[in-house]
Amino acid sequence: MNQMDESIKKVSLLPSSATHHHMYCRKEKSLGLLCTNFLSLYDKGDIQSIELGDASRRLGIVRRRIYDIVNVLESIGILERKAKKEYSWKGFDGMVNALKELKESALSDKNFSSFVRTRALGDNGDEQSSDSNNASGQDNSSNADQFHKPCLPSKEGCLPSKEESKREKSLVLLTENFVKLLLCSDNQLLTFDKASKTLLEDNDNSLQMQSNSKAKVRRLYDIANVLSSLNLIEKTREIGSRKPAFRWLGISGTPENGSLLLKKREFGTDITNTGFKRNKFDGSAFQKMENKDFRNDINQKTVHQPQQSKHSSKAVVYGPFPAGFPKINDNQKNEQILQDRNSRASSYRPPYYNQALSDIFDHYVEAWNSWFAEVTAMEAT
DNA sequence: CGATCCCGCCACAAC
DNA sequence: GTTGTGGCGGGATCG
Repeated sequence: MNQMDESIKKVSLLPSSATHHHMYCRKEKSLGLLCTNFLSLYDKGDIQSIELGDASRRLGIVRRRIYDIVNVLESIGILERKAKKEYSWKGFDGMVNALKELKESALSDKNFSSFVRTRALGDNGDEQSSDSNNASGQDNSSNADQFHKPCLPSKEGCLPSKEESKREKSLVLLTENFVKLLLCSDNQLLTFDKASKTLLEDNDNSLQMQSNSKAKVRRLYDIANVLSSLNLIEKTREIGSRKPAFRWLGISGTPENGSLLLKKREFGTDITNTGFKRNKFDGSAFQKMENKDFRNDINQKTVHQPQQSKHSSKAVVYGPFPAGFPKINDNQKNEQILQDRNSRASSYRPPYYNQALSDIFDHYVEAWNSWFAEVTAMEAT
């Protein structure tokens, strides 16, 4: 009965203007991209306070995503929660401080460091070819119970220290521990595998833990995306095994002037991220979007389009840039991190090279234009 | 097909 | 009740 309703409802959502064939690109909606946009919106120097509703509106994304971004940014010290729906911008300096504290905390926390040593950073890969079933259980002597860490000293003048326990729930804690891990494994590659094994205390595989960590792993992806949009880490692959891995870039991955975005937005584009839904493209996308304010917002801006990728000059390039397009000229900065990165030589080549996106982009703009026409027409009535 | 991870339901806390 | 937060995991995309 219910299922029936569901499917019917979905079908009926199909807009009359089903002109745009479905062309959903997940990358255009990635958390990392959203984070980049978020930063370019607020890393302007004179921003003191950030109101979440405002951010949501101006970025054209649902509130839920703002929480994701804000939570990890807070863990990194870039933001600080002031009150409901309100954060203050701490920016680069805040991040530097937070990272320093995280590192100190990690180093002094013997639980953490020993835990890391035994589980995560046992260098060379283990290759058990067959039967990996309930193999060695020899390690985990004392199941390393969470390294809790209220790294941020409760100097909060604003918040009652009462509910601080609740704060360290998950995304924030996970982020902090992830960063600590990265800080400890400095300049070494940290494989995704090791990271998740280490962070998601799944000593022993009970079905409970199994599914639990499976859920948590998704969060790890989220966090990694945000961190990489900050150029704090880079997604790579292990040289031999091609296993996904992270490399810590740290402060050196950011410009020296204290701004957070290595890669500024180029040709002045809008940074909203409204657009097509994942499954059924729907013209009702806009009706879903919060309110009408964001439409006004869009009005004042130009055609929105997928942003330039984070990931220093490698990886994907969005947009219809012809070959000779006046591309970024922050190559100097890229050089800077490249230098820094050479500590282990091992240059990494982007596993994928995006080109088809040019074409897609055209469709994207076209679709958006027609949609925009609809909206303006509606408003005119 | 496995890895990645966006989307949004919904629980629960805070008004 | 309404609103703000944010776990959580289904299932769409990517590689």
